[in-house]
Amino acid sequence: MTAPTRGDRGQSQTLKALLGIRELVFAGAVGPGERLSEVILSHRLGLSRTPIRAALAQLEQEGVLETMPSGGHTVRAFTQADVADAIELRGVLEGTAARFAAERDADPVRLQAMHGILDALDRIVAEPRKMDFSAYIDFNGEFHNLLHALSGSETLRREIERVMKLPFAWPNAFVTAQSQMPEVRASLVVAQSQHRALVDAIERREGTRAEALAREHARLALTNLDVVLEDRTLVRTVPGLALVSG
Amino acid sequence: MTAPTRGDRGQSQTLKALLGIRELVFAGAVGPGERLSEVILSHRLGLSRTPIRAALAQLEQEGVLETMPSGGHTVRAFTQADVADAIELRGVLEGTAARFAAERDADPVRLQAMHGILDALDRIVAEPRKMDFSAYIDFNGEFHNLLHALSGSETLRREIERVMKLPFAWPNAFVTAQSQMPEVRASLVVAQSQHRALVDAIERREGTRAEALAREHARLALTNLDVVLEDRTLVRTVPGLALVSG
DNA sequence: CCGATCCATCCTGTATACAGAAGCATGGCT
DNA sequence: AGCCATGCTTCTGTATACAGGATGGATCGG
Repeated sequence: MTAPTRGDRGQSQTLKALLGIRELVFAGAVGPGERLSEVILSHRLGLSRTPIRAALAQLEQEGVLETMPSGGHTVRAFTQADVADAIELRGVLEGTAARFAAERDADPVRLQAMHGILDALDRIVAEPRKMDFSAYIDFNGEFHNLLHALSGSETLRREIERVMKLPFAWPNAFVTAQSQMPEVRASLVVAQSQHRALVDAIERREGTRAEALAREHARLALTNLDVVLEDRTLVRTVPGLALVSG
Repeated sequence: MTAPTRGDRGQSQTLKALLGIRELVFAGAVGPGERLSEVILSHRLGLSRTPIRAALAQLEQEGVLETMPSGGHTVRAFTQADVADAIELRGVLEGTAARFAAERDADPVRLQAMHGILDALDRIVAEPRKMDFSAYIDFNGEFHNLLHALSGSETLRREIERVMKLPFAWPNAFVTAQSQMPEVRASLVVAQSQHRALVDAIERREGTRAEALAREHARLALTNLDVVLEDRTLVRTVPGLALVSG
C-alpha cells in the first residue's frame, strides 16, 4: 500500500485533500484562527502529508487560510465587512463581464443559450405550488457561468472564479437560506427581472446599463446577508458563513 | 548538507524557487507552451524537487503556468488581448478601490501621505534636465499601493495584488519602456494630472469620478502597449511581455 | 502565589525514495 | 515504405525520513 492504489479510485490524492480540508473549514469543524496541523489532517483524511501540504498552500491562495509567521496555517477569520466586500467585488467583476459582453460582440450561440436559461428560470419562479429550489440553483449557476463566458475574456473569467472560491460570494450562496425566508417569491422575482434586463442590455450593446445591473444584482445577496446573520439557524444554511466572527 | 544550512541565508527554499522560476519565465528563458521539468529546474536552481513543486503550483495559481492534462506544467501563452484585458481589469479593480476610498472615510493619515507622494512626483516630473526614472517608479508604485490600502478593503487589496502578479499589469510596467519613447514627458504629465485628480475626487467623496479616473489612468498603459508591441527592442524592457505571442 | 526559565515534545520545511504513467524511439509486420 | 506494437527512458505524484525551530508545560526562584 504505497501509493494511489487505494480503494477509492478516480481523483488524485491532492484533490481529495483539497476537498476534504475545504469541507472541514467551511462546515465550521475548525474555527477561525484555529491552527491546522498537517499531521492531524493527514491522519484524519487518510493521506500522507504531501498532498495535504499542497492543498493547504492552495487554500491559502484562495484566501481561506493564512500562514503564520512561524509557519503553519490557520483558518482565516472573516468579518461581516469582509463578506460584504466579497459580494460587492463579485458584483464589480460580473459587472465588467456584462460590460465586456455588451461592448464586444457577444457570442450569438451563447446568447441563445442564455435565453433558454431565462425561460427555464421563469418557469421555475412562476410555479404556483412549492418552488423547485434545486432546479433554481442549477439554472441560476448556469446563468452566471454563461455570463462570465460571455465576457469573452479568459483573464476576467479566471478572476471571477477565484473570488467565488469564497463560498459566501457564490451567486447561489443565499438561495438555500432564502428558501426558508418569508418573502422568498418576491426576492426571486426581482432577481429574475434583473437577469432579463441584464441580457437585454447586453443584446442592445448598452454596456453601462449592463454593468450597473450586474452590480445591483449582486447587491441582492448583500441585503440577504443582513437578514441571515440575524438568525443563527439560517447562518448554517449558507456555506462558509460559519467563519464570520463579529 | 541536508537542508537549509546553505550559504545563502535568509529566504526559504520555496521562495527562492518561486523567484527563480518567475525570473526564468518572465525573462523569456522558456517560451510559451514549453514544458517545465521539475528535475531540470531543481538542478538549475540548486534545490530539491519539493520547493520547486510548491513554486510551480503557486505560479499556476497566479496564471503564469498551466497544468497539462497528463501532468506537469507549461508556460502559459498570452495573447495581446490577454494583456489588454489584464490592464483593463487592473483599472476596474483600482477604480473600485478609489470608489471605496471615496465612499467610506479614507484614513486621513494615509491621505496625508498621499499628498506627500503627489508632491514628490510633481518634483520628479517637473525636473527640467533628465528625469529620475528610478525615483518615479518608486513613488508611482507607492502611490498605487497606498491607493489600494485606502480602499479599506483587505479583500479588494488582495485581489488587486493578485492581478498585478501578471507583470505587464503592474502600474510601472511600461514606465521603463516610456523612458525610451519620444513623448515621455507629456505622457507622465498626463499620468500625474490623473493622480492629482484621483486624490481630489477621493477627498471630495466623489466616488463615481474617482472610479472613472482610476480606470482611465490604467488605460494609459493600454495606449502604451500598442506602441511598445511595434518595437522589438522596447518589448524587452517590459517584464513578461516576451510571453505575448500573436 | 506568580513569573520566568528550561526541557521535552511536536511541528513544519526540505530532501529523497519509490511506483505507476507518459512519452519516445526502435524494430517488426503488413 | 508506412504503420503499429513494444520496450525503454523519463517524468510526475505520493510517501517517508530527517533536522532545525517553535510551542507548551513543568519546575524553580522570588
